[in-house]
Amino acid sequence: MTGIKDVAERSGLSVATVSRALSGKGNVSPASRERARAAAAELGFVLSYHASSLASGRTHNVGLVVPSVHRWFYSAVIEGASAALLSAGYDLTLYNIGEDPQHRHSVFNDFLLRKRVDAVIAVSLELSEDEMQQLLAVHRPIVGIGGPLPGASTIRIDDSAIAQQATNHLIGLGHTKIAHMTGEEAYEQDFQLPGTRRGGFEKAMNDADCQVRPEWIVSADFTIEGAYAAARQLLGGAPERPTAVFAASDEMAIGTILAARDFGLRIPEDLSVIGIDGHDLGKVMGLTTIDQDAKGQGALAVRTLLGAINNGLVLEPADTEHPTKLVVRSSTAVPRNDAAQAGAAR
Amino acid sequence: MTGIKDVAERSGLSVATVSRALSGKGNVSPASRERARAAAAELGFVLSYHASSLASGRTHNVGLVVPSVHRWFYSAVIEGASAALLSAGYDLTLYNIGEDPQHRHSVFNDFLLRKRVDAVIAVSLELSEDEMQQLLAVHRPIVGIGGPLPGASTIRIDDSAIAQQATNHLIGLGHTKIAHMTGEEAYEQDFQLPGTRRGGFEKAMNDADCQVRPEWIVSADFTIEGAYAAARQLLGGAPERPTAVFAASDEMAIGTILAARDFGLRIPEDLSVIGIDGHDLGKVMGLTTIDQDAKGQGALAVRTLLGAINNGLVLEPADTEHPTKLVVRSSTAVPRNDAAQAGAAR
DNA sequence: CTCACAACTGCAAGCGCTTCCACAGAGTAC
DNA sequence: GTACTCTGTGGAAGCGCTTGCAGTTGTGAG
Repeated sequence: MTGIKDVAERSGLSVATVSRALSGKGNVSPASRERARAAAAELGFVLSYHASSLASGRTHNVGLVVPSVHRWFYSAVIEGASAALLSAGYDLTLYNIGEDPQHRHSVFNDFLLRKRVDAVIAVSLELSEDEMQQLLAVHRPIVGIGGPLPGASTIRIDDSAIAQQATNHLIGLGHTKIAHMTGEEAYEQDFQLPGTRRGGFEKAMNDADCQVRPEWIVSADFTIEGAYAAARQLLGGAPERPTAVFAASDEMAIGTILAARDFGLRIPEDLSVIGIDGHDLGKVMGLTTIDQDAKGQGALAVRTLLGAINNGLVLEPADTEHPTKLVVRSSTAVPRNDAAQAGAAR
Repeated sequence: MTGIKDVAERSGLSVATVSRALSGKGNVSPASRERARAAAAELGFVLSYHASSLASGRTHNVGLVVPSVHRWFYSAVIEGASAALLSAGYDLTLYNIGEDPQHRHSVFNDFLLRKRVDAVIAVSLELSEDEMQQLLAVHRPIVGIGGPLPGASTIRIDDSAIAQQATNHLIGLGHTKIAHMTGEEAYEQDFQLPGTRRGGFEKAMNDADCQVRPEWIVSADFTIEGAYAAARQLLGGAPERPTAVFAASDEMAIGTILAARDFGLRIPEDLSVIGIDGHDLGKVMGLTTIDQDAKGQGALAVRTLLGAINNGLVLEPADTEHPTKLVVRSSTAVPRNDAAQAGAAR
């Protein structure tokens, strides 16, 4: 294997100068810089990042901790972060916590402590006191995505506001009989997100003098499958059906649409559905949603961290609110007359 | 930061013995081993993997190269590999090639050469001569998933056979007017996969004396969205419609089902649809498919690599065929009478 | 012409581990 | 008794870089 020594020899420079030339730090004459570069290129030399890390303490590696990979939001964040890191020459180490509590434990108690990462991005993780301590003990910048991380910076959307916006979109169309699909209580891996969105829904409903019916608040696990099952319950048996559903995620909105179709309900004539996310499938399904640009959030997290690393600043715990956008498609419409009347007769 | 020296001091052993005790290599008396462990635990000591890697040449890190994260197959492989690596105490470095050719180039020409990984898993990547050279130059075990990688071991499914199996399932139900949705020519990131599956389809059709109609072979980009658009073309205008569609992936099968519904076609009464994959959504959609256990493939790749690493063997280039399973759900059925007759009247 | 100062450069001391080697002590076999 | 082998241990030499320090040059100012 060719090392920096070989490059030094070939270029007639010292190892120190070659190191400075290739890293761009310190003063090196343009001529030497060029000689070093040329020699490195000829030899096909690539820095050993281990040695470099050991000597400098900088790893050029960012850890990304996610609860799962296959759910849309996480995969989008991963893609956004990955692209940004790749461009910056950084590696991305993925820690997929998954369902296994053992995995979760070892990620926080071993993996992250191995001094392998320059920074950590934690996505939608409600961390225990202990876990947060472990994270902070690494003494690396941390950015959370998708919820508040006490003691760290976070990138998030205004869940309460967009929940109100989504609800108001339905109310604005004339709906009053609106159901809400929220996340399961147990699903508190995702911060208080379900609760916050539900709160926004209830506020909007109350503000508009619409009744919030407990039996029309159903919960699922944020997946299409789970929502499908829950929506069958909601739309199936009951004597009275809502005219619209606001789902706390696009995946759940899609599950709802699929279930509605099974009952022969037309979207949006018989049922309006709105979600939150900006899922790729939204276009195909004609889903009205609030796009939260998950990729952009991933990329922003990376920019924030790299900025902190490069400037050697400590990252002040601060919340950054990421913009969202209402995207109206064909899954929401004015309720049919009879339904609207039934609603008006409250 | 506490280092191995501190542990040595506290335990009254030498650094060398502590290192051996904690890594489990070399001869250490049970008593010393216990003393070292205890001291490490008390100090909350975690090995610096950089220093360890530099000294030993082993990184405890595996590189996973994927074309994208959000497509089902890749995210499933990632989850499978991630869980297996986590259990083994290995880090997973994710290289998401994405669309950007620049990224692809730097992954193969910089990132993988940094001597940071003990092994590489390449998923569904058709590598150029050059890229393969770069990969082999790393002198690490490599496993490919999803297609042949000249010079490396691969884990794959028998694409031709399962395509025939899927087609035969439809034929067995009485279908003769069968369309096939394949991958786009340009999509050769995925080995020759589309072509192979298409070959299997054609073979099965020919064997059963069913006519393969060129206009019923459509292609899409393996996504739900793309397939949806392609299926609208297929099912929309033409005077005669197929009674069944065999899609080369579940995502495309789902897109086809969504498009069919738009035209008021009932599944499976008016149209049978079968896919390949074992997508999570399959259950909700009632999709008949051939499950290829992508998670299992990811986990198997990891086991293969770790085996090679631990035994210090060079990994013989060998293909491992991963088993698949036909899962019959509600998206396929005997064609309706009129359709069957029309088919029989060929 | 001298001096201060900046721009370059090389030497060498690490970074925190692993592992080769040497050596002590305890068996085991003759 | 000698001559081994075998286990357990510590010393110390790196692994391949980065970077503080000091030395060498070149420059403009005094």
